[in-house]
Amino acid sequence: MAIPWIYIEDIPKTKKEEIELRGWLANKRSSGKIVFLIIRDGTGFIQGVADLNNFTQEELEKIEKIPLESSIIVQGKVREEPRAPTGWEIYLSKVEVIYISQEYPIQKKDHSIEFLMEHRHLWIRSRKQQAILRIRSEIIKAIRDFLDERGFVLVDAPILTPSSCEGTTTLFELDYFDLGKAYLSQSGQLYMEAACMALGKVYCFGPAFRAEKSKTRRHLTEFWMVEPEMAYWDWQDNMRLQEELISYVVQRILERKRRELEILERDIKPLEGILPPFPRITYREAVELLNRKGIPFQYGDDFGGDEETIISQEFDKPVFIHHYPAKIKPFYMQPDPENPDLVLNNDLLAPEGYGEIIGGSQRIHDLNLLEEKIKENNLPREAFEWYIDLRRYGSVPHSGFGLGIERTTAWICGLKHVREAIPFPRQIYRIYP
RNA sequence: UCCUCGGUAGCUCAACGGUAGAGCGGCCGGCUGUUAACCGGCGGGUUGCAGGUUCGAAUCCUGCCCGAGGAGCCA
Repeated sequence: MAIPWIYIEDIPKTKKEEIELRGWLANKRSSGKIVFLIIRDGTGFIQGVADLNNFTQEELEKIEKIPLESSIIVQGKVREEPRAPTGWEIYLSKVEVIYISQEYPIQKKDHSIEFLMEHRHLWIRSRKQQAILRIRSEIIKAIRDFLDERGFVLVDAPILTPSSCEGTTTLFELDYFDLGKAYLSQSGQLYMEAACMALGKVYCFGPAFRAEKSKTRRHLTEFWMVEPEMAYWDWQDNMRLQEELISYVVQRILERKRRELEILERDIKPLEGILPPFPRITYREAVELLNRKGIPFQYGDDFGGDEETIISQEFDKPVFIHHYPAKIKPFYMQPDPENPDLVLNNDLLAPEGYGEIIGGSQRIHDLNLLEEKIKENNLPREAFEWYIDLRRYGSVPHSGFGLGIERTTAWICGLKHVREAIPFPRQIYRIYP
C-alpha cells in the first residue's frame, strides 16, 4: 500500500504511522551520526530525524549537506517526542530532494527591515509571517461570515472610477482611452449607497488606493477595506453593528488561531475582553479628555496619531468617538438635527494605541441638502450626478462604515507596523517586490 | 512635502584623519538527541554615487541617489 501524503497540521489527527511529507527544508542540525531536519510544508513545522539505522554513512552525509529551503519529499514514522521542538517528530526512512536551493538569503539572525522588505517574496516563508497571513485570512473569513449570516449581500464596487469619494488630492490617476482621466478607487462607499437602495444590506470588500504621501506605521498606499452600507439604519444602529462585528472577529481569532497568536507572542488577555458594548464618547468629550491630560488640543482640529493613542489608552475596549464637527469630515455625512455644525458619524479607535480602524456615518438622504454640500465643497457636480440621483428616487436615511483590514490585523496580531499585515505592501517609497 | 537617523564582506555591525575588522551565513573537517546546536580551519571588500579639503579620507565638506523613524492626511 502506498504511503499517504499528509500535511503537518493533520499529523496529530491522523492515525497513520508511516507517512509522506512534501515541503521545504527550514533548518537543520547535525551531530555526526544523527541529522535533524526541520521540515515545513506551509501548514506547520516538524523535526525529522535521520540516523544510521535507516541510512548508510554516505547517505547521511548527503542529507546533512542539503541546502536550506531546498524542496524535499520525505517518508518516515511519526511519533510524539518531547525532545522535538513541536512535540512531534518524524523518524525518517527516505529523503528525496526535489530541487536543490541556492544559498538562501534570509538567515535565522536579525535582519534590517530594508533587507526583509526587499525579500518580502521569501520573507513570507518565515514562521511569524506565515502566522500573520493565516490570521489575516481568518479575519477576512470572519468578517464575511458575520455579514453573510446577517443577510448582507456582497456587492463588488468598481476599482476604476471617474471621481473621488473624499477629495481630489489623494488619487492615483490614469488615462482612460478617449474619456480622459480615471482614478483608482479610494472607497467603494458611494457605490454601496446605490446598492443598499437595491438590496437593503450590502457590503463591498476590496482594495482601496490613496496617493497620500503618508509615511507612518499606519499607512499603505494600497490597503483592503470592508464597507457595509444599510438602508433605513441610523448612526446608532451603525455603531451597534460595528461593535458586534469587531467582537465577533476577535473572538473568532482567539478561538481558531491560538497557535498563530502564540507564535507571534501576542498577549491575548487584552483581546479576551473585546465584547459589546464598546464605550462611546463624543468628539467634544474626547477633546476635554485630552485637555484634562494636559494636551494642548484645539476644538475643531482633527486627532493625530498621538492623540488617538492617548484617547484609546483610557479604555480597555475599542472606543467610539462620535459627533465630529462637520467642517473636518467629508461632504456626505448627515448633520445632527440638534446641531448642524456636528455630523452623525463615528470613528472607532482600537485599544493598545493602535488608532483608528473604522470610520463611519449616517449619510445625507435629502436631495437639497446634498446638492448644497456638493456646492459648498466645490466638487464637480457632473461626476456626482448619479449619486445625487439616489436622493431623487425613494431616498431613505442610511448608514455605513469602512473597516481597514491591515490596521485590524496589525492590532489583533500585535504588530508594530501595518506593512507586515498585508502580503505585499505598497508604500510611498516601495513598490518592489 | 517637511524634520531626524542611516548606507562598510551575502547578512548584522565595528573601525570616526594614518595598513578595512568581528560575529553569523557559505565552504572543508569533527561530533548518535540537536533546539538560532556546538568545536577547529578557509575564502570573502570599487566603504551608495560624484566632486572637494588633505602628505594621507570609510572617517571632514558639498551635491545627488536609496532606505528607515516620525509629522501632516487618513482606514
